[in-house]
Amino acid sequence: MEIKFDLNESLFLKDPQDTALGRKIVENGIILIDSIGFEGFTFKKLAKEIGSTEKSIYRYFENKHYFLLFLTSWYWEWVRFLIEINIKNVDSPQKQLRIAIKYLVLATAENPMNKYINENLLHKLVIKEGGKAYHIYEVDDENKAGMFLSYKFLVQLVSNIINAINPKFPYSASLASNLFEMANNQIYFAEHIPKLTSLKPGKNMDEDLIAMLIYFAEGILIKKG
Amino acid sequence: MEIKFDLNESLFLKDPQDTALGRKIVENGIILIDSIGFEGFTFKKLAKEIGSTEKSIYRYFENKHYFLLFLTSWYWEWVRFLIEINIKNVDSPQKQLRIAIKYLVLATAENPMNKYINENLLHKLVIKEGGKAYHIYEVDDENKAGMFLSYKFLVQLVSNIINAINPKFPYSASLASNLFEMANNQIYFAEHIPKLTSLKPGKNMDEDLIAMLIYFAEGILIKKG
DNA sequence: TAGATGTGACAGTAATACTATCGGAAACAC
DNA sequence: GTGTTTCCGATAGTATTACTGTCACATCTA
Repeated sequence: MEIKFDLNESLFLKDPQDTALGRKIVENGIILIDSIGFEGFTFKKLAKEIGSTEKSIYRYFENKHYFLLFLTSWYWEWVRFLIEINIKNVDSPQKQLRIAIKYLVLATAENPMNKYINENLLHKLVIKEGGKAYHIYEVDDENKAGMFLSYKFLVQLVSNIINAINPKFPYSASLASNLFEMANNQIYFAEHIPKLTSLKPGKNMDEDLIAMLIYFAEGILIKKG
Repeated sequence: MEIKFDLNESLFLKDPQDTALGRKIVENGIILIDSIGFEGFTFKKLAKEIGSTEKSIYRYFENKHYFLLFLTSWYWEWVRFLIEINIKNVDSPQKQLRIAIKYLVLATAENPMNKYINENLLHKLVIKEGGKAYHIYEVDDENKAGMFLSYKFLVQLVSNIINAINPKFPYSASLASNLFEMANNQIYFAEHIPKLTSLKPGKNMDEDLIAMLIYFAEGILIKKG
């Protein structure tokens, strides 16, 4: 099974989801960035990996920054897809928020779909390198061109759930974006700079993180007493 | 007046705080990164700017990544310094946390100190580029070498205040690191991708952000009812 | 079957990210 | 006050990066 997302056309010169070579670039690009890091990653190395040429990859993406943006956008669309199908028949917005938090941490479907994109690896990649997609000099131009729409839609979705729980809460967008940023950050810290987090790497870390995010969100949103 | 911080020696080959050239590198490096972005920044361009040579800068820093690490570490030390002197004679940990939040957002002293480092510009730089200091392939080695100690100390300081407010709270380190990450992120979003935040750019944004962070932290820490 | 499109092969360029060597000035040692 | 480090600037050089351009061939499309 394959999923195709309609991503903003500014992200690519030619949609890699449409061709065999394009999918090969994406599939192996994720693997390569994961193994050598985004700074060390070049189109030349990726071309060698897939038995193609630098030039052929440049026909899909203007440069490696756009490639990263494509990958992160695909990822945000994927998380949004997971959340949307899983809250569909749930009425309580409080339950919806718990489901959203679960999927933004796990970013995986129960029945893993057999696609060219390895979502677990892509999640790892977004945790490590995702921030670089928008911490760039050209951020304002790229924002105008709609390059961050996938992230915005996702934040909007969670923001709406938050508003449904507590319509008077004045910081729904900030809480929503912070849940995503915090989830990825805390996982990164747990794995690399453990002094900066209360999480402990291990089997139950994902569950602990989900519990922590729910504790935070509900502590802020729901009045006790 | 000049402040010198004792930063981890792995951060530089020769402490730039000790020489006129070193201070010139730091002072103008901040200005140059702010104006062209970290990706576009090179030692060659900086050398031209200060009338020196590439090689002379390489005598202080192994590469531009270490230079960024030095700047962010200096910044974290500076914020810690501000928080420490301002909570000194405050007994209530709840008031201490409010003061800490204030200074991590403003990152400035009432009487600006006349130094070669422009703290406001440095703060802008950390908001934009700070994450790149530790989102790197070599993060584990650098963590072992103590390159992130300044950030850890700062998180520890705030984490201790949180523990004093609510000793049973199980996520003090995560809340502390999230306050820093969230503060910088929300400012960045407000300025560049406003759909991702509830803040509105303008005169009162800093005050609004301080209010929001206090709302979040106290909502989580302090039981109502 | 003619034409458009996609890919690989190859060449080439400016900039980047360094490393090496040398010589002069200043600071410091005795 | 002479010798010796230390520091800095000047110049040169290299491998890699981040592209751009051209051409030939295969394939798919009308």
